[in-house]
Amino acid sequence: MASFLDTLKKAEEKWRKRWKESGIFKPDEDSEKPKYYLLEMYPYPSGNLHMGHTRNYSIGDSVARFKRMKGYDVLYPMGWDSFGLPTENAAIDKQISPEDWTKRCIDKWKEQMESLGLSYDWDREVASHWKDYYKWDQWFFLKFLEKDLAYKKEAEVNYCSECKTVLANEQVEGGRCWRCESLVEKKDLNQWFFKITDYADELLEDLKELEDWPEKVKKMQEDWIGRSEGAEIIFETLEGEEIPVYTTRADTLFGCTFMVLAPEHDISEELAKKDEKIRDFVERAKRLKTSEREKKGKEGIFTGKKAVNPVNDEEIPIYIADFVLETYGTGAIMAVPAHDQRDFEFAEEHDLPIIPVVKPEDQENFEDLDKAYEGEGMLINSEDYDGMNSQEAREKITDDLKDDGKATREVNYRLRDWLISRQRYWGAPIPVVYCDDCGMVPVPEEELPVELPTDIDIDVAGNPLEKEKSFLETECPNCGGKAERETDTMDTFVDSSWYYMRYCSPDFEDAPFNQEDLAKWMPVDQYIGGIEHAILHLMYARFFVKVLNDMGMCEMKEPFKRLLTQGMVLLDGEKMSKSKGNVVDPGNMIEEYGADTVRYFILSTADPRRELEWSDEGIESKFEYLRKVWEVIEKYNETTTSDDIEIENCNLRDRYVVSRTQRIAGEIAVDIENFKISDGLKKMENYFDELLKYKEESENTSQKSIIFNRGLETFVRMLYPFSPHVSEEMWHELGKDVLINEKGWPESKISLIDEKAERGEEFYRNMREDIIHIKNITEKEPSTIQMIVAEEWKYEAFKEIQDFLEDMEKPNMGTIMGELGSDFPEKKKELSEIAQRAVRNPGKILDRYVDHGFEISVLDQIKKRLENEFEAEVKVAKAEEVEDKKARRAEPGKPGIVLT
RNA sequence: GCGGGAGUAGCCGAGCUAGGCCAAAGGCGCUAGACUCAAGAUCUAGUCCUAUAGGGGUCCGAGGGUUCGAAUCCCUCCUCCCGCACCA
Repeated sequence: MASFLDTLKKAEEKWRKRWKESGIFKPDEDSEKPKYYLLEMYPYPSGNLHMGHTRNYSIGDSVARFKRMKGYDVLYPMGWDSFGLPTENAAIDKQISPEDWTKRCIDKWKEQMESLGLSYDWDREVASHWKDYYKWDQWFFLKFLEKDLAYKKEAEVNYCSECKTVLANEQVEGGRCWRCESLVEKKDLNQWFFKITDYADELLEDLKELEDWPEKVKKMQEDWIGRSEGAEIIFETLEGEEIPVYTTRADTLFGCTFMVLAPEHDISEELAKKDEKIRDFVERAKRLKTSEREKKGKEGIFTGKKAVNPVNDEEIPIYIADFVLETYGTGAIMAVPAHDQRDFEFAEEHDLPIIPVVKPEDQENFEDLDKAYEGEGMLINSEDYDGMNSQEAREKITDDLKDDGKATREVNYRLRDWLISRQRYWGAPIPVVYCDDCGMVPVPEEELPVELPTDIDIDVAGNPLEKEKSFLETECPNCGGKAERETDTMDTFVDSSWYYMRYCSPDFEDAPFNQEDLAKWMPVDQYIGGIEHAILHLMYARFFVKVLNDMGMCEMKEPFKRLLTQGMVLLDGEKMSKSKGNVVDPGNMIEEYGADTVRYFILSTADPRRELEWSDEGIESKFEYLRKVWEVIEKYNETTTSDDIEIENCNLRDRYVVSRTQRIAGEIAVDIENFKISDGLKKMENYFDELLKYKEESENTSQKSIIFNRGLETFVRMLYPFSPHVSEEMWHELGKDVLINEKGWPESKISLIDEKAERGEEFYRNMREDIIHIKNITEKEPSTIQMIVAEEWKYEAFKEIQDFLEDMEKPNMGTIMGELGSDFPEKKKELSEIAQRAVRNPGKILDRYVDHGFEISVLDQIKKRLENEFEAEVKVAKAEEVEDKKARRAEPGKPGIVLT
């Protein structure tokens, strides 16, 4: 007998082939369907896929398939972020060329993606390292150069000696390299930058437009851009030099008792030339790695110079200290020890005066600080400004200085320009040459790409390109003389800044993309990727789009409309990674349980946004679950007519199942849209169980098998996005000869939704639960169950109470009783009990469905069901006809129950 | 330090943007029963306290408040996680 695993395996092979033949994964470009661009961050292909990828792609693929079923023209491509350092290292390690290694990895990845049944349109595949691709990296570079958005400058940069290359600020995490985690050093190097700071404001402003991005990511970008408003104030030294400083706290200017320069500041450098002590200090500070610089105390050295505080003409000493950053503001600060903790510490260490000038509003004694007061307040010791509040003073002081030409309002950013040079081989060469006569000359567009030589020895110290004559030596495009190529390659984040646009027209030869195609597909409707790119990739990509927009190359201002940052898959609380050796290989699981099970399992196990602690406990039961579904379909499948369900021939339960079937698809659709996939799957399981119970337990009616089959069909179609192969096989088993994709997502017929039937089912469940409850308390096995419908007058009374409750702002006992008492003069005592409860907890009464006739008919219909379930005789009676205290207690929606 | 998120029954985890059938879905674990020679799987019921009639009590990090009514709204505090961090 064929095992279910065989069924799964065969289905995988069979349907993958059919899908491919049918071309359903390709966008239907000429159709009128609305477009939907779904994208997962293209991966760096190395080693094997791990659970994190499996999860990511299972989510994406489900949405892609779902959207196709919903009638969208879906673009769902995949490609490779294939340039980069690890490849270079792996290639050296394995004695193979990076190109071959990359190819090998990609092939393997593709194979694994195939084995999961992912529905990518492979015709649109792109890879960073392909010539046809990086040609456009270079092309963009030239455009940026033209627009002055690319420039080369000598700067202090982050250098990772482990990776032997410089890093962008964004790639330094807590003073360590984002890739290898080794400490980053500071180095002065001549490097290429992209002027992302020109777009700081736009990047910040437009975050507001990104409504469907996680708040967290937006916040992170906001912080990273770090806009602050303040003033630049010019201090003059006694010698007449002007030193501008940046401050956000002009209100504390009277408390400024000294100035501090960064060690890299021009004046510091100048002084270092003349003074040995200063030279020592500056040199030492610059050598220190960032993180170490932060840890030690506030060291500094007096320059011998003094400056004049522009507000009060006080002479203040100028220091050099390494807690001041060259790269922020002007590289110099006005130090206000009373109101800045760093300045405070420095002042204490160097015995400098501390003058409080801002007093917290609610504090009387405000002298003798033991730490800086960094809040706002009322000004003191500030001459004419005394008594103003901080904000007022800030404006006024700045304005007054402005009038004297000693201050300007300034906006500052934390964001720095994007350092894109890498001293590595495996990347896109930066397309410029250096000519002895002409200097730096860009490579003309028509000569692109500047090809990366592939058959060279890369196992050398430093950048192999520097040693490769065939690459290095070239002609100057300008004068034709001898010239040398730039040997730096581009940061791989340049590649990933625009790949999503290349997918729109991957073979386009005249430009990075065809603008028409771009207009059709962009922006990406749903982007899925890891939170680790919250700043890096997502900021760079946004920057690119803004530049392209300014260049008139695209209409959009933002590339990604909606963003899902999926949680990481952890093992024992740690991120899975090769270096930690804790990677779970999905390949084995696919082997053992089939791709559909693995997909189903990983989706059912947690919300995609959450981290997921990996455990394969439970995969077995998902396998069994799919098997159950399969077996049910095999067992009960029978050909039914395609006629519509004859509702008039349905009993209550039939109608309930019909109604439920109509609703479920809509509910699941909403869950998928909101990425509440695990919730959706749970609901589906529930639905299936109900359906099966209906089939096996309910009494036969003429419509039953049609209803059941419709239910199965609905279920199978809903299962398809998650476990596509087996669903397709089930669908086939149900006698269908079109693909599920063609059939589409089940539509809900509103006319078949039957609230009364749903009420009836609910009623049954309540009755059933109550009976069980009573059974449990009494520990009785009843032979008779009597259900007593409440007296008819109570229904009227309840309705009235409901009306009262709805109309009244505050439920009021008196009013209710007043009105009701006269309507039912005989029943005052009972009424007051009911009314009391109504007032105490209106919710319980308000939601009651009150209908005497309906209740009786429902009870008649569910009688049989209860009899079967409890193996007891069930009697239905009206309270008016029964002598039992239960009869009097019975309420609308809550019949009395007597077990005997 | 700044910012963000979260604290729900033995555990995991919904609900908390629209307060009311919420003692609080679902799963796991555990208990009992059915099935079985038996185990597993499966099915049924139970799993805060209490109660031989569907009830009552206490409860959703802690403490206040708003409300007829709060897991859900407001305030204060505590704890945990994440991001940024000598940015003037």
